[in-house]
Amino acid sequence: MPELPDVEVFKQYVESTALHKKMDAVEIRSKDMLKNVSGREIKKALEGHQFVSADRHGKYLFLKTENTTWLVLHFGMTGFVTYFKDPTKEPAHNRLLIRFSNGYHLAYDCQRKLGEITLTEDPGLFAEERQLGLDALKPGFNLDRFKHILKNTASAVKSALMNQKYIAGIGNIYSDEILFQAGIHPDTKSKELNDDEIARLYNQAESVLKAAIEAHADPSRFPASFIMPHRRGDRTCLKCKGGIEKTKTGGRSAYYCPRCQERI
DNA sequence: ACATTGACCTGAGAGC
DNA sequence: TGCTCTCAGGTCAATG
Repeated sequence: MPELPDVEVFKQYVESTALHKKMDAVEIRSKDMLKNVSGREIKKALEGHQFVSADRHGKYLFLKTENTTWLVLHFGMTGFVTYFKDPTKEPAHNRLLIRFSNGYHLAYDCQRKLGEITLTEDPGLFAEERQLGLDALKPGFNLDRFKHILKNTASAVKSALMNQKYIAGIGNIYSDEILFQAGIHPDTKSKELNDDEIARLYNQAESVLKAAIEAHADPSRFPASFIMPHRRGDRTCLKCKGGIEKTKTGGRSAYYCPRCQERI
């Protein structure tokens, strides 16, 4: 779930549910998910306060309290947030539970514990410290920047797209989708791409991510042209009706259509 | 300095 | 059914 579009949807979800409500109690369910922070510090930063706004950089979600501290959430491969009233609705792998004074709860669930919970005083500084590149959908990220990145790395284009130091937000699923829409093979060396191919990738990165957000990052609502819902199951490319292949690129599984995404 | 690999953690699903 | 094996939408430290 949690690549840029998913986290953007989480952000919008929190904005529409959990802002401006007093937090009565915070329960840390998995201490091992806290990074550079103690449970006591988290509780102190949140209890008695309220969230007033949310922000996102790449795959990180930031929730600001009125006392200037931000709660930082990263979702690993399996994380999500959910807002609910009925205590029996608490998700199975809840790692952080916030009880609001209105009787509702916000849970951060992360089955595989590959995510992270921490605090920051400044999301911009946090992104710098973590050496995150520019967010793929935020101002500052442009074609020139993108071209510069791709021309200056020795890695496969899929790996470059997924490298959070270069561009923040794109992961395994959406890199496959962007490459498919641009008609480029995942193993193509970034350096070997020509200007036209780079422009296609750049434009597709933007439209794929935006379309996914539009569809609430819900695969069942994705545009029919997306390859993603066909990675498993029928494994059929909608463009050419041929079979979708699977390979390994940079240690991650990559799905692609060998006819529509010819290796250069 | 940069790119690639393995480790981290847990559970679901496939195959026997 | 129960066991084993593989894989999973991420990142970091160790390695080349």
